[in-house]
Amino acid sequence: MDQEARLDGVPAAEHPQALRLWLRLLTCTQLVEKRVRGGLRASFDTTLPRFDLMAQLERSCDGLKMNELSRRMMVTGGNVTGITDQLVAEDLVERVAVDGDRRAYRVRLTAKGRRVFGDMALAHEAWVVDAFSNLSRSETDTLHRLLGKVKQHTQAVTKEAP
Amino acid sequence: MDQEARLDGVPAAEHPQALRLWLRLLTCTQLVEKRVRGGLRASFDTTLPRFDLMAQLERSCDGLKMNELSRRMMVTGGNVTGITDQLVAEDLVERVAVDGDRRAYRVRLTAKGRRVFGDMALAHEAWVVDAFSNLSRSETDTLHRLLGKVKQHTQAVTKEAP
DNA sequence: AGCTTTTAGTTTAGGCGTAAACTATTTCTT
DNA sequence: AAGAAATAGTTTACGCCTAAACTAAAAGCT
Repeated sequence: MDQEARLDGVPAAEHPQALRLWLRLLTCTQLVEKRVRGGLRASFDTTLPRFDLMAQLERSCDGLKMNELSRRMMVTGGNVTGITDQLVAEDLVERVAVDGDRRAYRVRLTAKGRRVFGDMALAHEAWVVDAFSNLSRSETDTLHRLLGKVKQHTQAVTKEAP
Repeated sequence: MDQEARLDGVPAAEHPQALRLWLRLLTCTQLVEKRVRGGLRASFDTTLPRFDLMAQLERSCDGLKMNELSRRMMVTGGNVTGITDQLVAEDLVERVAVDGDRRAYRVRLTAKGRRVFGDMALAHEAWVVDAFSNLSRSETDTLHRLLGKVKQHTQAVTKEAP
């Protein structure tokens, strides 16, 4: 019993296919997200946003500036400030001055942060792989491709009317 | 530049297809959700959770009990309490006693709530249809079907280990 | 009846997320 | 060089969301 439930028994014409698709997309995302959040909490006593921030940093040795983090995570700057503060307090990331610009700095993983993130990433990957494990390779590819179209279109529209 | 960005240039083997698919699913959902939230805010000065709650009520004339709302919306009971309180304050929904059980009540739309929701639902539908408008009918169906498999599997797994 | 357990809903403390206002620095313009 | 405009990041106020503790009523048990 979930969001889609309210469409049960309603003639298709009354609720366009797009609406059904959207509710299903939302439900899927929420289901997978709940599993990941639960796992991070149970196994590592951390949260998805903290994991996400660290994931963004993992591949850039120099770290990222706040506005880059904000763009990539698709959240506001103020939000990134808060999450960063906590990770700094836990000694998982650090703020490094950028020379030539005294307003900005880079955020990067500490040694401890890299170690901890490695463990979390492994578990995270296993949960995600499991979530999609009943799709064949070609089904996965199809899903990826179709969602790509949605993403592209939505991003274009969002950009033209911000 | 979004969550998927950090995978750019990484060999596929290093990050399984499932992970790429998950990030794309997340990005799509967030993009559409942001558009809907923005629209509800700009056009109706309301929020997605309030809209969702009203949407759940729309099809049940008798209203729904709190725990039903909670299950359908996939959120905790405490959360539903808060949103309901606000909608009651705005005279969009009302709490009706259930006879035979003095603990429970049903939440249902007021006349004003039905009227307001009608307007919102129309706009909401247009935004969603637009978000998926560059998919053909068969692509939409495929997406719906594949997401159905993901949903079913994830729900099953979640149920067996809560 | 009297006791325990379950169920319905609320409250509390705390993290995530936003928009808008704010500070400090840099860059642009003249 | 001086002032205006843009940029980097933080703060504030508020809503959503959760888990856990709580109240009250119903159901089950003996």
